[in-house]
Amino acid sequence: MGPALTVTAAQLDPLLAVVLGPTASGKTALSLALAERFAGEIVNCDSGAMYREFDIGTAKPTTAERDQVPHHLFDCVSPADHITAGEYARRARSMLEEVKTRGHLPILVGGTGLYLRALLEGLFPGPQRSEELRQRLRERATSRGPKYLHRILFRLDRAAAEKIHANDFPKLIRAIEVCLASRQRMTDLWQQRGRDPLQGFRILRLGLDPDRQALYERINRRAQQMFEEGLIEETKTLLEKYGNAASPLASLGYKQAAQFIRGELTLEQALQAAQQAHRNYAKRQMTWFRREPEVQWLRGFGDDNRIQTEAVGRIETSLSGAFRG
RNA sequence: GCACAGGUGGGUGAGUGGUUAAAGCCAACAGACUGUAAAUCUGUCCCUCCUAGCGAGGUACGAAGGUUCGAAUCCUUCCCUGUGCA
Repeated sequence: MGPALTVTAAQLDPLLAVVLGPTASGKTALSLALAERFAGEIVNCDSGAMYREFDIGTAKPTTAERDQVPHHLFDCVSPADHITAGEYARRARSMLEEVKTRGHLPILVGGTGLYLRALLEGLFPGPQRSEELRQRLRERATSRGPKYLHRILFRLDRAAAEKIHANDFPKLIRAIEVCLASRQRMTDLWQQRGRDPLQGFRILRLGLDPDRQALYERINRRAQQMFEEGLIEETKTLLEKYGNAASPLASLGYKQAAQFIRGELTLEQALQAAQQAHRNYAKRQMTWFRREPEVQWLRGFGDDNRIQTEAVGRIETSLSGAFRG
């Protein structure tokens, strides 16, 4: 018995399984299968699914599915509010601790790359968003020309300005906000404080990577189903209750449904635009996840038995991995 | 059959004699992204070659001819498409 073999399971951090992949790749199905097999609890990592009343267009797990195993961080934000990556990370971390206390396997599931990174790697401890400041910046940007924000940031934090494209307003605004609110350069904040990665878990990332053509076809079908199941009606209700301000109304599917409601698109056009938007989103997600470290890629859909078996195998290996070195 | 309108790169659609391999938009592909992220933004995008460049050559605006130093752009014929009249 060498020293390496004296490590016992009890001394190891518990496992955290992460199921990632593009939209419509079958993350929900896979996570359910895994949760049932390993006494798991599912923790959402999908920004849209956190909002209440956004149901059809976010492809949340059904109530039947949610009865099978515990689900967390779904329907926990009012459509009138908006969640942010930082807030998400705080809530998710405390949820992971709870699951750990119960001795269950936490299964993090979702497609929001930034939220996943915020949770796993942590954000730098910058200031929270300031609505008033943002409003002022946006107004000045419109009156003083499209290069205005970039010039401001260049003066405040040259290194940050060089990394953010002059056309990327949301990122410019956040960087300016950080500099002004903290009275420091964002670049310095990053360097001083760094990120605060998640501690206390061994992380196993399982990535779904289905054939792209097949994925696109599945996305088309699912978007059509969303329309058939009442996405338009859901959007109408949300518009009446919350107006255009509800942040997820600007997102996939809802945006196109709203355009139909306002008479800007025909139903057919809205559907096609929604399908297109979902396909484009899937592509962006794949770009993001490709960069994610240590992903064990599964080449297929999450509802495929073969893929589920493979995923189960990977988790079993991880659970007993300590004894093999 | 006659009269108009029109046929442009994967799609749409500008361009009416030369800085046009051909605007813009979309798709596609690649990429960035540390607090609205289902958001936002960037690059490539006819083919071949290389010393990889506002580089060289080839092919291209329905087809074939013609005018011209030069044509997607003008002329002729032909083939398609739409609309109207017969």
